[in-house]
Amino acid sequence: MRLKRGFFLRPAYKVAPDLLGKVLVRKYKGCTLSGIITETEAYHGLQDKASHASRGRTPRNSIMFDQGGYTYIYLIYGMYYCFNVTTDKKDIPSAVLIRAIYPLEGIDKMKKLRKIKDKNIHHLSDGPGKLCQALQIDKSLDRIDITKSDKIYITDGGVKVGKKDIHKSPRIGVDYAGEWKNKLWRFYIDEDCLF
DNA sequence: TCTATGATCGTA
DNA sequence: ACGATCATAGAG
Repeated sequence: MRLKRGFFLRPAYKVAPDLLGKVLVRKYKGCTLSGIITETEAYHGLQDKASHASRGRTPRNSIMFDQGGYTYIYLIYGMYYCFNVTTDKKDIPSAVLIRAIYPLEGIDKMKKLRKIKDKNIHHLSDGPGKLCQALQIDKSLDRIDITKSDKIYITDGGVKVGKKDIHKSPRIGVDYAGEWKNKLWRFYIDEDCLF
């Protein structure tokens, strides 16, 4: 079952751990690319110095200020995309960055899209930029309603994740965020949990 | 207009 | 540890 609007109308730090074990599905040129979400990060509120929303509304981040359940995709370091799902109610900027998935369907296609020597399945989509390459996610999928789109969506058909299986840590690559870099808003599970 | 920088990754 | 590479945001 596809996740409904209500799932996303909460703060990102509550949605992020709940997304672990869910399945991210991407339909691309007739093939299905999917994987189980294994790592997420929350970015929440105007005060969160690590969040793009911390300096207020801009053309790029404005979708974060709308109601939750939409894609927020941006280019980072001039060469990689990051894939987020917005959360919470209108006017509360909040989003979950999907940082890693465990490949499920379309693994051969993902290997081609990633075009790297390393054929190791474990390095196929274990990073925010990598999973966007593996699932052919780019700016053309920005600002899409993820509860309605046929190109990209999330289902609960993955694995059930126990609360004690969820690890928490500070977020990655946000040293500029002052005290906010200490928030335990990164959530992840071990691959053992998938079996 | 101009400039600095980044929610990263692969190679070394 | 470092360079690739460019959209975005803030300053002038």
